[in-house]
Amino acid sequence: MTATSTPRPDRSAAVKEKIRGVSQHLFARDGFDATGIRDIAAEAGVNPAIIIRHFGSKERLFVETLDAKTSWAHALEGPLDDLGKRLVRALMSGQGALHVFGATVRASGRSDVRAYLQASFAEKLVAPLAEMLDAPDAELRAHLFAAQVAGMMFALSVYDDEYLISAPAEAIVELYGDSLQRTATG
Amino acid sequence: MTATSTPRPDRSAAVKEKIRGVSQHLFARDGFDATGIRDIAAEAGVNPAIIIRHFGSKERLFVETLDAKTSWAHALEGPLDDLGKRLVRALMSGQGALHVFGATVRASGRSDVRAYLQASFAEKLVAPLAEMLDAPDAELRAHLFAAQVAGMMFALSVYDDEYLISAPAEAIVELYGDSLQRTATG
DNA sequence: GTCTATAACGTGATAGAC
DNA sequence: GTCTATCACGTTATAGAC
Repeated sequence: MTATSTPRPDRSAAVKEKIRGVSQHLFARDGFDATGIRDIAAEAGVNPAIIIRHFGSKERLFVETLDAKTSWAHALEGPLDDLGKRLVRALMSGQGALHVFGATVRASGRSDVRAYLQASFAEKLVAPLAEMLDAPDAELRAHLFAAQVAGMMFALSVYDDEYLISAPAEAIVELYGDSLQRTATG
Repeated sequence: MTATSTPRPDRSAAVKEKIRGVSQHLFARDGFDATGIRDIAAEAGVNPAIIIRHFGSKERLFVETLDAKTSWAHALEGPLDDLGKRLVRALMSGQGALHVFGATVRASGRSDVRAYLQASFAEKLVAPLAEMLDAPDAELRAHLFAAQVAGMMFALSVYDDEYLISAPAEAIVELYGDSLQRTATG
């Protein structure tokens, strides 16, 4: 053990960060399948093998990279009787989150990705939702609410419903938000 | 032009049918990614190459195989004011369709599969729905309705919401069906 | 001439040697 | 950390069987 060792500068940290950045860009732009380990490596200026070494697998890199982008926290806080429309509005405005969701779903054939999707919904949406509702069937309503939210995201970013994508956002907020509200509170 | 030509009996029809049957089974059971062309070929007792020759690609085989399983026709017909609950009920009872939907979504990284998903929703669900609603915003409501239906399917078969899967179906029909109804008819 | 089988090609992720 | 090997995949090229 060298007493004069540097204070652990973690010289691989910079490389990992670089890889993360490139992955985030490429995965979001081209999706999981179309983005190869070699593409990421080339763009980051590193060897393909070290990506696996650092992150374990392409799957885990994908999950780690795209996580922590979607936060419902902001949309959830506010008056309960406006929850439905507020959430739809947040959903329609934040394109970034939608894009990430789409990429994740399209990669959901991989088990790790699907597991992440599951955990993400449960922890980030259903759990806080169940907490803020106080009806006896709060838990059930929270799950149904999440499903309904997922439906809109699915339409917009997975099967790409052109009609909804180009429809006036306010009309969607009005109708879907209203229906969503009914799911949350009788 | 030979007047006595046979009506193209397609000598390989039996083989194609065999491949279709095996594919249907394996794709539904193990999903798109985990099912290899070689697996299908082995199970069907044919050569891997002829699968590609007959169906063009694994993707097209997948789509052709799993199509025509989901038909909303039966659930759609009936009184309009009961549409929501009727559809949820149909959805919860027919496990087959859900399974197929899940497999399709998990393969939606492939462009052909995603295109099929898009067309499938548009033609089989949205279009007939828009026809039977007669409000001025019927078109919009039909699209929102489809999105909401997709959400429930997504929860049950893609991110596998255990709570919803094991919840009493009647409770779900009641709440989600009610909300769905509101989406369809003010 | 149409259908089928053999063998290869290109590319993907990943594991192991240096 | 880097390079190279390996293995599985979908797909194609080629040639044989009916």
